[in-house]
Amino acid sequence: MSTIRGARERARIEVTAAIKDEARKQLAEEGAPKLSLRSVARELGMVSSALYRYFPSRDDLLTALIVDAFDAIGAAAERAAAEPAAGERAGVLPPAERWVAVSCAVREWALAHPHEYALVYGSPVPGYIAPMDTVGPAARVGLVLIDIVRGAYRAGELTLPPLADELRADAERMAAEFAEGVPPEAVAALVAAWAQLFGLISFELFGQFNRVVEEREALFRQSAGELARSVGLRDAGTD
Amino acid sequence: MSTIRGARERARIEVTAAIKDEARKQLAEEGAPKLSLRSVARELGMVSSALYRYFPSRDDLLTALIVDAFDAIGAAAERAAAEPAAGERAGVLPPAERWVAVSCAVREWALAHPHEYALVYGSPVPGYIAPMDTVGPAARVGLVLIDIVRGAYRAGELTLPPLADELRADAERMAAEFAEGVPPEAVAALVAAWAQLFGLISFELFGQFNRVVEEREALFRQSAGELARSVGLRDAGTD
DNA sequence: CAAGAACGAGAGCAGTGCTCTTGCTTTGGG
DNA sequence: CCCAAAGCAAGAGCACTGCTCTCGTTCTTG
Repeated sequence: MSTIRGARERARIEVTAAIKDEARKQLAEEGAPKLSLRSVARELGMVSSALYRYFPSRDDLLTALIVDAFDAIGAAAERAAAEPAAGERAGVLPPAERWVAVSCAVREWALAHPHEYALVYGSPVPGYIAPMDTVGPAARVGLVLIDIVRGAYRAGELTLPPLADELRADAERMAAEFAEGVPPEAVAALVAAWAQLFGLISFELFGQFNRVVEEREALFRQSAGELARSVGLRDAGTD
Repeated sequence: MSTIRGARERARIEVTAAIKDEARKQLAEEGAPKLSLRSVARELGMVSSALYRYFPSRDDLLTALIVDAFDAIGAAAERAAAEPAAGERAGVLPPAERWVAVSCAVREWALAHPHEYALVYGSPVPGYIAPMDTVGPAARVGLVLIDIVRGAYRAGELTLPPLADELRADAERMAAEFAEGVPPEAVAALVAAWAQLFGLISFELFGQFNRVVEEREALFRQSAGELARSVGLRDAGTD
């Protein structure tokens, strides 16, 4: 289905990509609120109304950028999960260290792309309802973390954290829905750790740590390690 | 210095308050991006240019709302910290439970005022530099948490968490600057827990938990308790 | 080859933040 | 008491935004 029928179709996907690229450029430079359809069109040498042939509204353009941003973050996380640390044998990195590596990869992507991060993990646009095609890409980081925990569980290296009774049913549902093979205790701790991870990144990126924390990377590393422990991954060096 | 000189001065503070009230109303209803000076002026029966006598720009109006929102969150946290739980004697609430109570108070305020929460803890306005008069109100929740930990430490009820070496110096600086009387180990864990707390709230509020977590209050309670433990507050029931 | 769909350009609408000028009212010093 | 100075509301206007509609042109396809 990826066969290109004619010149027109080819031009369409090219122009669509050019629009997204220019939009992403402006997003990275000035942030989402200052991204304007007209200036994108201007930069591309076309008139603003022509742009509506490719994106029915500004929100749809932003949605495309949101999907791309989620995909980029997810890809960064997956890369960090797959890549063995320098000088280590592939795949034998202890789960807790993999968890920290993934966390750091996400943080570094966020620091490198602050406006795109803010677009996906900052305040949502008030009237905006996330379309279905964002939920897949949005889940990728979470799935990477789930994979790490599942691997540790299968290897018998997971210490189950405690689980409040009111949470058990919900945790079992989550495990069945998107974290098969992970015990409910770990799933509940996992989603909490997932949110807390992004809390650390958001606070740093959104300026809440200004005049407060200086050694942000060290604090993040330590906290990410602590979060790994909280889901049951044993510290490196613990047999 | 709160003496009102004349009718003009009195009118000024009244109009200023009316503008802020109307702005807050629109903020609560439609969110920050849709808050327009013109519509505020319209609703107040004045012309838009007249509004500039009271707020030099839209950003300044938003800043005023930001300060108010920080103050409201801080006040909610302080109230929760002071109030003894129902049926308990004042002041004898264990620190870990006070921590959770404050956390829940912040979360409840956020759920009740999502747009105002997003304004202060969501994506910052790209060009925006937080004026000095926001840092005081912004610190209030943090100070409440610090107070709880300090109280526990003074009562000998604090189990010091581990502290990475690279963080020690920064933690000692922070302790000296705004957390006097709290050991550096706890300060480092505290700022991390502080960020993670808002990470949980933001994920819930900004829709990241949609289709993922259902029992959000239970998950939050459990996580807040876990965070209390992470800064060294002992679980209730532990002697 | 001709009907029809896709497309780019332009004008136009309603809305925005913000500035400037024009008069009116309140204030405070001589 | 009176009048200049300062504070204020109103209106017009500028440059910008997202978005719609129309009008020729170009490409695709039956």
